[in-house]
Amino acid sequence: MEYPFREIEKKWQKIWEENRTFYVDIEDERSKFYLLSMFPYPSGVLHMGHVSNYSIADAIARYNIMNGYKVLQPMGYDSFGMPAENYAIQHHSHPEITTHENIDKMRKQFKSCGFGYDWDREVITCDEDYYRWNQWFFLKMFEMGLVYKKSSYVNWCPSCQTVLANEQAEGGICWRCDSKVEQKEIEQWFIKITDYVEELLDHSKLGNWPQRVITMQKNWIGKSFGTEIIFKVADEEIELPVFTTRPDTIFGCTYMVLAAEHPLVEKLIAKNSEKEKVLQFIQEVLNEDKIERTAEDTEKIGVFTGSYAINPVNNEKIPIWIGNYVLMDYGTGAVMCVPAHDQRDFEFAHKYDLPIRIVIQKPDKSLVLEEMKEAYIDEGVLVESAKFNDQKNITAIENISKWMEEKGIGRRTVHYRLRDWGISRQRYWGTPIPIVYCDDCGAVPVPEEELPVRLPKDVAVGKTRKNPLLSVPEFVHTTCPKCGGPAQRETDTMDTFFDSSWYYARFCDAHNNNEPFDSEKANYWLPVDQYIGGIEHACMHLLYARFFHKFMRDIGLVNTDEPFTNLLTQGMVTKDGAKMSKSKGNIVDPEEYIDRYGSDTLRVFMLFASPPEKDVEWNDEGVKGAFRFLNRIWVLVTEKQTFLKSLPNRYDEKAVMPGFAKKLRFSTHSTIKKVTEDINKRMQFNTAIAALMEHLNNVSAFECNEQSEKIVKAVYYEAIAAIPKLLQPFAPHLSEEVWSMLGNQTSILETGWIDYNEKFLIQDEVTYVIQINGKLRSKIVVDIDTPKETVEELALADEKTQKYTKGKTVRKVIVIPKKLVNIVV
RNA sequence: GCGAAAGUGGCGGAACUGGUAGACGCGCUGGACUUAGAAUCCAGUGGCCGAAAGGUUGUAGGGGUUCGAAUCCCCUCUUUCGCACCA
Repeated sequence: MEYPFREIEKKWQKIWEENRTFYVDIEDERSKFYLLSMFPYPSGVLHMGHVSNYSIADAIARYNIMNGYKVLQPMGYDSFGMPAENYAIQHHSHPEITTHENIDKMRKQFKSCGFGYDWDREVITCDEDYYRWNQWFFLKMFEMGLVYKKSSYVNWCPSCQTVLANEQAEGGICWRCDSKVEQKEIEQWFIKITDYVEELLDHSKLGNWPQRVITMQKNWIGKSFGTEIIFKVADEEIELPVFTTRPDTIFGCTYMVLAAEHPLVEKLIAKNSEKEKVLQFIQEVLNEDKIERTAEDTEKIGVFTGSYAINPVNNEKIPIWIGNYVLMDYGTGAVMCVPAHDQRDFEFAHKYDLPIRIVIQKPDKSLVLEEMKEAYIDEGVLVESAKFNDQKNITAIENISKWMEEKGIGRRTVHYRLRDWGISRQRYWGTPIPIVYCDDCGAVPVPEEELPVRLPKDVAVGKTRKNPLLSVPEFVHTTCPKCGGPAQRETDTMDTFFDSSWYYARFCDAHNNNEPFDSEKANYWLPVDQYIGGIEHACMHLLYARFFHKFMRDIGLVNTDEPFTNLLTQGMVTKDGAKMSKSKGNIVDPEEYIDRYGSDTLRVFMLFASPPEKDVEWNDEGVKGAFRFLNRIWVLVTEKQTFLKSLPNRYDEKAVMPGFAKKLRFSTHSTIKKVTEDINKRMQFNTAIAALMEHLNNVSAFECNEQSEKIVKAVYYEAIAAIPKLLQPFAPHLSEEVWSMLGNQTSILETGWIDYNEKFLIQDEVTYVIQINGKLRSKIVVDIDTPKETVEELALADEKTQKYTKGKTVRKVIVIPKKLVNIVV
């Protein structure tokens, strides 16, 4: 028999919608719980990953509703960005059309899953009423001095005449035309996220966040204490500051290396007779992949600039090189090189025959230059370092820095790996950056009253690979807001991370046309109590959103410091051990399974297959297993419906009952306890469902009929009635149906969660495991409060124990209360 | 390469605080029902030896701490995620 999931699911979805079960407002007296899942990019098809993620969230939502909270669970679409543009090109359409079509499809699919969303708050980021506030925020940031323009390098395909994303330029080859990708320097808008770096480093105001996300963010921000040392270029008045965490090795610095992008490179190579060669080298380095460039096993290559610098501590003249292993993004783009004590420098010096000088000796002074096979990076004592000789290098770090500060050749500084947020994208499908370029006034922000700067719709997407906005004269040509003269609009659009940095706040007041959201409303709902999304967002999205929240706080829009109190990072859905993707051809379509088994089955499978933080391996047979479980519940209740309705729904707690009934009561109450704690303490649904399955097995094996004692009937009823309650978070439709079949009139969501009674969890006997030398040899069952000494005696007297202890001396006996006895012989 | 995690039967996983490894489910094997299949129900199921009782081995690999290690420490291997223009 197959339970009628199609009718059941449709029926309850309709009832929830009519009752407006999941629509919430501030006036409602229950306390708030804001539950948010990362919103999807609307590809048009619901992916298994979505179902998994949103099933986890919905389970938490429903559990909290039953525990008396009003749960705000909104849904929206992260609908700007490259995939939408590419999708439209492929389908010879326009992203405006395809995106909205896709959104409509996805909304329908979400509804068929029965997720408990407040649809009145739907947010679509590519709609004007949303992105206009991106522009508004940009202007506020501009006012606050958080926005600036600087040039930086982008992947450039010379044949397509377009900027490429890193993923489109893999291996240095353009994804479309296979041309070699170049690095091109262009002007871009940046946001000073680094102004908030210290606050972003402080995770103390967060609730329950995975430690690993915090660690990843800390490493990403990469705070390091060090010293900035100012080198001067020989015979020039040019200063070349370097940042180092190892000022103790400064006397061993024998050359310098600059990044190929370093702004002074041009000056330094001006007098070099082999200038052309150097320029060619620079071009080659620039076109290398950045990850490859810094990889330790990549060959370190370089070229001499022809210029020298002066080591400020000993006035030595040292050569200045350009190398592939130095990046402009970190520190000052110039490093002092100490080949004896840095592995990369060591390799580089050997390759180009540069001098190496030991300045840190092993405590036994055994380090010999000629015998060194690698750099010595451990602790030691300073040598050849003038007045710092014989100091431990750890102390010398401090002393040398102080001394350099006094001499004015260096200062202690803090450096961060975190860079400012580049938001410019040379693409069509994004929020236009509200800036106008005037020949006289320069870059002028668009006045607030003139927002939104509308993204023109009448654009031939895909005709050229260049940013289509460039070919819309009505958009580009405008007048300067300052002087009224002719001007051009900025054609760059914003990074889509901008959209997703504040959407959680928009959900609090999704249709406000006068401001991004009403402060009071946002302060009521925020912060998000539980945020759920993939670990891949650990550094970027989650940092941008934290930054944005602090910025919104500083302009008075919100009154909290952090946007997301608790965070759950869920795993992805895999098949054959790999992430589901089009290119691998291992995609499984959720809709097919919803049609075949219903959304309850799909949810139960997803939640049961693994704990939420881990990946879920797709398994067709496993889905059938989930269906079988739900079917068994339905059959059990349907077959006995009349009998069940006749059973007493209360019983005398003190009534004497037979052992088998006591056991069932234990099963009921321990299952309630297990499911409750697995949901609210551990957020582990697989074990909760396993416990429920076990309980169902116990109930199915239980014999109860018209002739049974009254107390037995009551215990049986209690055992069955607990099932729909505990099932609601995982299989909500069936849960409701079973609940109503038991004669209940209202939605189970309106009834409370179910409590267990500690009294019924107390057992009279306990099994002790007996180990001999740590190996399991026997078991004894004793009264629960048997004293330790008696347990020891009983264990030693045990027949099987005797077999192993005979003729041997018992050296030690360890008794762990209610668990085991270990006898060491 | 750097940063962060993970690795347990044929498979997904459980073991929460260092204390019975393999809960629960899938698969498989045998049986019941059936003309037959599907579905359902019952029993068994880490490997090896054994008819059984039982023994022995076993949590990626190697070493260590402990009465006792899947769990703690060190080393190695493998896989996954992120690395700033995918979202």
